Amino acid sequence: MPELPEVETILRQLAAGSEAAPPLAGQVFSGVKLLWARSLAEPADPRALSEELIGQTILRLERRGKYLHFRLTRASLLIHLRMSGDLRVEAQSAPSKPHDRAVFNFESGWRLAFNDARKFGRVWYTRDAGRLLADLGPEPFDPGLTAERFQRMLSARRRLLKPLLLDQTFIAGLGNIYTDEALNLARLHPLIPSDQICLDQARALLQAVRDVLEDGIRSNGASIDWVYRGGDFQNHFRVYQRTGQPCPACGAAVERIIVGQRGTHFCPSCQRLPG
DNA sequence: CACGAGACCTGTTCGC
DNA sequence: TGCGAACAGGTCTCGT
Repeated sequence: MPELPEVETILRQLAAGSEAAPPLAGQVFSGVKLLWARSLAEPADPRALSEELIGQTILRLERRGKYLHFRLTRASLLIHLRMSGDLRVEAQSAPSKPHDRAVFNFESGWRLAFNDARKFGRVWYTRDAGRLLADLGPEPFDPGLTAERFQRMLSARRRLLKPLLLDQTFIAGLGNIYTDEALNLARLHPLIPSDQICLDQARALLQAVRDVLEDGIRSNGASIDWVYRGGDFQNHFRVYQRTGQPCPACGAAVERIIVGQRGTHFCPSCQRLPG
């Protein structure tokens, strides 16, 4: 379920807490249970994880791209939810759920459960979070990411727009939904080579990326299927999973093609391939 | 460097 | 009804 808006929504909920659960900051680890070994990417030895983690406090929660970053007393815990990951905070007395892969217990009696049906998600414990995040491209909302810089980034590569926007080393946080939505809003075909984008188009694309992500965050993300999260953005989709339905801008029927092995939705009328 | 295919996984939905 | 195929919000690695 997770692109930038979904990860941001989860982060905010974990940080704020609710009637049913406390904020995570301030919680002190008292134990870890790893239920699926490969969910732990680092350290290689899970025993080292519990030895190191126990006694440390969660100081603050951050997001970088699609990574959740918990800053601890002496290190960092990072979680990437990939396709089906989810996090719950609940009492340790609560029944566990199918597909729980890692459970972090706190001294307070609460716990954080990492649930992941498809087992693609990963957890890292490291003292060097910077190394893990080093290859990520800029945050879409980084004020330093100007239209001019974005246009230079696009022209420095020779890639198709859609796969390039999905590339986390180019820009961090976009996934299949928000890429399709942004390209439609910017009226750009997913197969345009990135070095053919002029400054005005780059400006429009950057604005569209920010608009759809902001919309997504405002809607608490998108909840498409059984990987549910309580978001509402699926009701704002312009093209994603709307094959055959009218483009909101011009009314032409949305088409679906495959680009880089990903389902890709676009309006054949608004989003023309030049030449 | 860019691209496509395959791998990693399970669950749901679609078509016959 | 049943069963296999297709598909899913992501990323990594390998071969060309």
